[in-house]
Amino acid sequence: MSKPPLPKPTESELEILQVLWQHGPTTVRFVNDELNKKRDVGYTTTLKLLQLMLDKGLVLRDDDSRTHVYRAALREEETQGLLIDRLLDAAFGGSALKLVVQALGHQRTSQAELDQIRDLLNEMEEQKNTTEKGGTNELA
Amino acid sequence: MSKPPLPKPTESELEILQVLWQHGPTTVRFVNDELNKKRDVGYTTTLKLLQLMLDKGLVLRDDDSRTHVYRAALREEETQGLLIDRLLDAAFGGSALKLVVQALGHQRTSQAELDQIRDLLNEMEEQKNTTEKGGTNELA
DNA sequence: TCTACTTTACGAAAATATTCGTAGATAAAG
DNA sequence: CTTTATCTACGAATATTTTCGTAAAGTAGA
Repeated sequence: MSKPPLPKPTESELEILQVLWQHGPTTVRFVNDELNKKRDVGYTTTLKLLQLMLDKGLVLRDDDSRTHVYRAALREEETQGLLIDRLLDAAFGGSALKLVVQALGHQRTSQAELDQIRDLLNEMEEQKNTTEKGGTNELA
Repeated sequence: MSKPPLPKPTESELEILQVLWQHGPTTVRFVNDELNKKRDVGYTTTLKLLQLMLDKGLVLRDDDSRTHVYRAALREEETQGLLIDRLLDAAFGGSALKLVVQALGHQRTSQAELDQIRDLLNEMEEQKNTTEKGGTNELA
């Protein structure tokens, strides 16, 4: 059952992961260029970060060619789930409700987004009902 | 209008803030005892943290009596708002929707909580409709 | 008072996270 | 082939966060 807990990404590592998620597998150069759109980062800094992340298992890499290609080890949703758990525990006393209220109340949320959330709520209640009654269910 | 941005609390500082929010103004001793319900922390560690937080302006203290009494400088919701913003930017590419979806999907959320969220959605739409004059927003 | 206990202040070690310089290898350009 | 550019590896300096030991002073009880 080898499952080394997979350490939590730091702030800087998250920046990089976002680039990898959005763009897909890519090079140090590309990641560094992306980071530099927001702030100044040296090339070797980004390289080092990616190497550390490789050690931690946060990213994987293809080093067939001289210019290595990195990709995120976890899918965006998994990592986000971890972070939510962390924040929930760290600052919201475990209450998802409080978190949602803050997220919605604090940000400008469009009508379209509100609708999507409403749909999600419906789905979740549907889910609850069907599973409670013992039916096998499928996700859309 | 001097408003020194008020630095973001670290992980450890958040632990302490939670105690202060939940219990109200209290002593180092009490905070430390609370922390020790979850993990081992030395008394002077907690003391030092609170002193640093005082410097940062994260907490205030009453040192009339020898045993000082600390209290959170910001209300729980304000700090949570800051953290949400931070996480939103750091890991969700700014999408409150994604965050909410993750929070709801990943946690066990009770029916009562779902109802509350639905109410919140209704309120928000109500708000939107009354503040905006024409129906300028795209509908579902 | 004398002693044991509690508290604060302070300094600094230990642990983590971030940054970058330098060297050596490979590739590309001329 | 020679020069220039790019890339990786590695070590180490900085910065930040977390931890705790020690000293000094107040407090309470024997």
